[in-house]
Amino acid sequence: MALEHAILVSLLEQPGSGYELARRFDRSIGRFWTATHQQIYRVLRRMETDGWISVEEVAQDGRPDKKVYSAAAPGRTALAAWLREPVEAETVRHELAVRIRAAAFDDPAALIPEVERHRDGHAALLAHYLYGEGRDFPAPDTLDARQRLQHVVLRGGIEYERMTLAWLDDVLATLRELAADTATPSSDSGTGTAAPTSTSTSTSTD
Amino acid sequence: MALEHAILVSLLEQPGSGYELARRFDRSIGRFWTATHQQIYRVLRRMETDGWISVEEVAQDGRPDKKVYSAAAPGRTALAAWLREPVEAETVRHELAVRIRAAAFDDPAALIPEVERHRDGHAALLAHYLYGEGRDFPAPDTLDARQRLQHVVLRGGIEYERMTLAWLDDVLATLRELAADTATPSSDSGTGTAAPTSTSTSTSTD
DNA sequence: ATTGCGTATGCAACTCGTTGCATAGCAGGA
DNA sequence: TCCTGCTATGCAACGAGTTGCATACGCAAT
Repeated sequence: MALEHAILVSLLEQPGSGYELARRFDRSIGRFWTATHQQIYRVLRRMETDGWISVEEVAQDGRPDKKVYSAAAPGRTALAAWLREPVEAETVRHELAVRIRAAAFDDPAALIPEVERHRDGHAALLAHYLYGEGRDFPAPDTLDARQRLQHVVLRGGIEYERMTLAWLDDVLATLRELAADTATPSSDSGTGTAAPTSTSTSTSTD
Repeated sequence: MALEHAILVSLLEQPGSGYELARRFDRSIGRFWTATHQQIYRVLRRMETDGWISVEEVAQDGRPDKKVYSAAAPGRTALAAWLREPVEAETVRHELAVRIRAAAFDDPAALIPEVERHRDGHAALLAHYLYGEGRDFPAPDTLDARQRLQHVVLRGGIEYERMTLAWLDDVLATLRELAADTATPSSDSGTGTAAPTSTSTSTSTD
């Protein structure tokens, strides 16, 4: 489990309340580790009883009190130990890829709107990343260790989005070709939702 | 939930037993949707009671009987409906990115071996994909709809691995620079595991 | 003979993650 | 004035995913 560690890193970068953490997980950190406020509150309590973090109740002017957490020494120690552990194999959940293969057994054109929506989302995120890079790292040669590490993670996000965007265009081109193929030539089987020829012995691709 | 649908696609591509599916999820399909045999067996039973798939008990020569599942008509209908639903936002769990940012609060050099291991794994996977592409799609212009969709998913995997490989090299270069920086110049703070300067006000990057 | 491995399925218990709801005060607009 | 929305925390229930173990057959090697 790495949620503890993600929270710890976030608190080391900047102490904050559960609510503030939840918002960070909707923004910067959430790009590579998602979590809901429920998970965060639950884990924060556990981390506090384990002594990884310390709390300070802060009364605010016009809003509810908040509990501001900061990383404690045992948390740092745990983080250092974690850094030396083997990286867990990433569990991939790439729904779009499943859908694309699923499209072979239905109408490929039906998928196009969703892929387009997805594509636009990635394009927007890429633009957002690039804007953030220009703003936060205007002079890449004058950064301290922390900023350089943040920057290399951001570069990863940028490259991921670039790659995804190019791939989604490839997917869209393929889907559109297939839609054109099944629409124009000899009236194949009749019904619009009909499956393509499903007799070929599976290509394995493993 | 898309595990049902991933299983359905796999069964449409080729009927099989729970065990066979589990192996496919360790191989081709597992590249974009992971599942253990436990999940698969559980979901298969549910899908069967829902009528999405049909079973046939097959006695084998020198091994235990197996239940061979195949997709049924209601399953196809459900898949077609699913294809038209909005794509769920991918929940990202990128542990390495968390670790890289964590490295700022510990010794960046400590991360290098794990990143190298990770890098080599991705390099091997890329080679495997490229081999599979050459074997299964030697003539990309003569493919049917199903193969073209499988191919575009594979291209996504290839581009992902290429991008990841390049990024991990970037990460390694950054980590090595930081390791060299903290090792050679003016004896900064003393202990090797000491944290870098942690006073800068957080760059947001959101 | 026994051990270990691969096929094949499954139970039980657990943790992780999600969803819906509740509270509670304040700010701003219809 | 009422309603919506934001800050801030939390409970309860559920569903998804993981881990450990159990069973049972046959094959091959020690």
